[in-house]
Amino acid sequence: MNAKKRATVADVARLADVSMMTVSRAINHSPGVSEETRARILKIAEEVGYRPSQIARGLATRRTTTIGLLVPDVANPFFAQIARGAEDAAFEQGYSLFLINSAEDHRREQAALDALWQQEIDGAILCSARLSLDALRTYINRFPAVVLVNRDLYLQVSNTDTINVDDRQGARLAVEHLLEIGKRKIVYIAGPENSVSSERRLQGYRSALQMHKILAEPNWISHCAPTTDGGRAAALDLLQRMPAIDGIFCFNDLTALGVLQACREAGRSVPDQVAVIGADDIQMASLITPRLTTLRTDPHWIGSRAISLLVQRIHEPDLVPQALVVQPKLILRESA
Amino acid sequence: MNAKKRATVADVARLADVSMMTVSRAINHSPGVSEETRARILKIAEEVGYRPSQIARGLATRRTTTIGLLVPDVANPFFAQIARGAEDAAFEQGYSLFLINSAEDHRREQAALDALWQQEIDGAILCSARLSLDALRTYINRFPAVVLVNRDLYLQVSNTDTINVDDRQGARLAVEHLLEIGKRKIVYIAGPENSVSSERRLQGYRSALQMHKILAEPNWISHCAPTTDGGRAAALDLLQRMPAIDGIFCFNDLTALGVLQACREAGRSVPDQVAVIGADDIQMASLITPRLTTLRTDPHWIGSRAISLLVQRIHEPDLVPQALVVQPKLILRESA
DNA sequence: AATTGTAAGCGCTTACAATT
DNA sequence: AATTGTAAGCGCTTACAATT
Repeated sequence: MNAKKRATVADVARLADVSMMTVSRAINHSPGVSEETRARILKIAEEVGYRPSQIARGLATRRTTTIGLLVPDVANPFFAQIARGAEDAAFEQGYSLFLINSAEDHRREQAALDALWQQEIDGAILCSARLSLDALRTYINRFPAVVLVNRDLYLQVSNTDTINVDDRQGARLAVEHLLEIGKRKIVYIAGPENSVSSERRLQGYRSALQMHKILAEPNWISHCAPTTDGGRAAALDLLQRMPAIDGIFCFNDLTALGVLQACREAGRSVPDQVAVIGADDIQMASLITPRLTTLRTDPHWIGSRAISLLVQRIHEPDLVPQALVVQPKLILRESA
Repeated sequence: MNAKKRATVADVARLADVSMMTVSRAINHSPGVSEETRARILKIAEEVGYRPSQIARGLATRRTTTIGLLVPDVANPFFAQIARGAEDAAFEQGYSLFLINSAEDHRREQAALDALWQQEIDGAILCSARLSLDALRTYINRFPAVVLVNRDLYLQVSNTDTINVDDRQGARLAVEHLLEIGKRKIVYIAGPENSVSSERRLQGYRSALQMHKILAEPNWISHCAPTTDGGRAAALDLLQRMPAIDGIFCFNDLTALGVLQACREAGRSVPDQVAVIGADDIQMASLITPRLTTLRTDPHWIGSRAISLLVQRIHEPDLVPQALVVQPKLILRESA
């Protein structure tokens, strides 16, 4: 059959003719064992292939060395990079990572967080959480430590650090660039309704237009799924309803790719007739024709930094909460 | 402070004035409790926000409801889709997923599998594992159940199902198409040296050429990192060393995108001078110019099927091992 | 037979005690 | 003071016993 029984501290203790505590101290490199005893125990542990059970250890210590990572969708390259950065850093620090896709769905997000809670994770990284502020606060209180990515709590919570992209400023940069190259009828394809980043970009979009005395009419803003198909459908619709559109600022690069497709299908040249700007600078952005002008942030860095903030807080819960703000950079390419 | 103490079975038992076992039976929907008692207990459990600790449950039952997923790199869209499919299915079945990137690195792969073992996962999905056959067998024996994706064991192991893409046949389809459109000097940009899929595609590549009495010379095969940059560098080198190349079959779409870039830089028209075929059909493949001809498999399906095989085997370890083979489909677009 | 409870244990560690 | 050990417990469940 499979799965021969694994060795336990008791087994090692018996073989080494010491108590379980001495084995425990030896394998944890705790003080209080003589060097000879420790060496002898480690040798025996090695021989029988002993590995401590994290689950038993977790029950005894109330620490599981696991971290939960919530993202809307790992198949979105932006979050895939965050996940990679987080896992790289977690692995280095000896933590295992639970991955969860919220699938842009409140109920699933909540159910998944419940599951993480039951797994008794040491901390959670929540990316673009769509939960209501109240629900979010409840969950945050359940976890020993939390890092929020692209979400704010408005008031500091003692166990929570945040990493936010300055979406307002990013949107301002993008829209100002569109204005500079002479565009005036600039619409915003805004992604999901309940996205915090989307809302913040909307503010930047509005403020840039206002500076130029342009009022963004309500029908200049169109929500859609944060995917290529979502962007394509939204753009097709807008271009038909308002043929005079000359600039499109997009929720992310995925939607921007859909927008480029729509422009091709609708026979609009990019950037001459319609200039397009995305956000995230995923790899595809520089490979597509026309190459996509976009806002760059470094998601791998965000993922890895989120882990280091979280691990710090797990070990020192009383550190003062940090709120990191990351400035996006406008990368000028061909589409605008 | 944070983290108010969570309620335990003991708390609920005290409040309901029953024994812990009765609470356990009630919350697990086991038989042996009267309906009234169960209802009363569930109500109290709800009120105090009781959630069973998976870690305590895991220690008692030797089941953790966790699954490990190993991929070379989640940031690779192909594996990101597998991860998404796997997490979707795992969530539905009540399992939590540990994500691990091997980063194409033996030692990290091994260390990560050790970590999973210590977490006492109920099963593992190993994608494109790079471990030696011996090491792989050792790890497989440690886990209660395993699904291997894109890797073979050559002899059946009782706790292991496999899902393999028919890479040989895929490569044959691709190379035959290149031959049909008149290409003769067809090179293979083969990805990582230690990749099993790469080796299998090599066989298909050779056999298709042999059918046409063409001998692939050793320098027609070039290994590289499975990334856009890897593909670009390899293609640049090959095109310079052998200007007569008229067809390139690529390890995956990421490398194919790099190859397209290289062709542009080297001033070769695609597909007229050089035809290019990739593998995976990632989203980018249909968005790039020229649109990429490639081999399609459905990674989301693979991920989700891997979970269902695994969960089945966790519950019925004696099922006869399955070896699923997935046929890739050649998607003709512009690049070949 | 249906319902409920008791005792022990899963594999570790914390807190304290005992020995040299 | 340095080294080692004992007892109890983390929060559940399995196996069995007791009650109606």
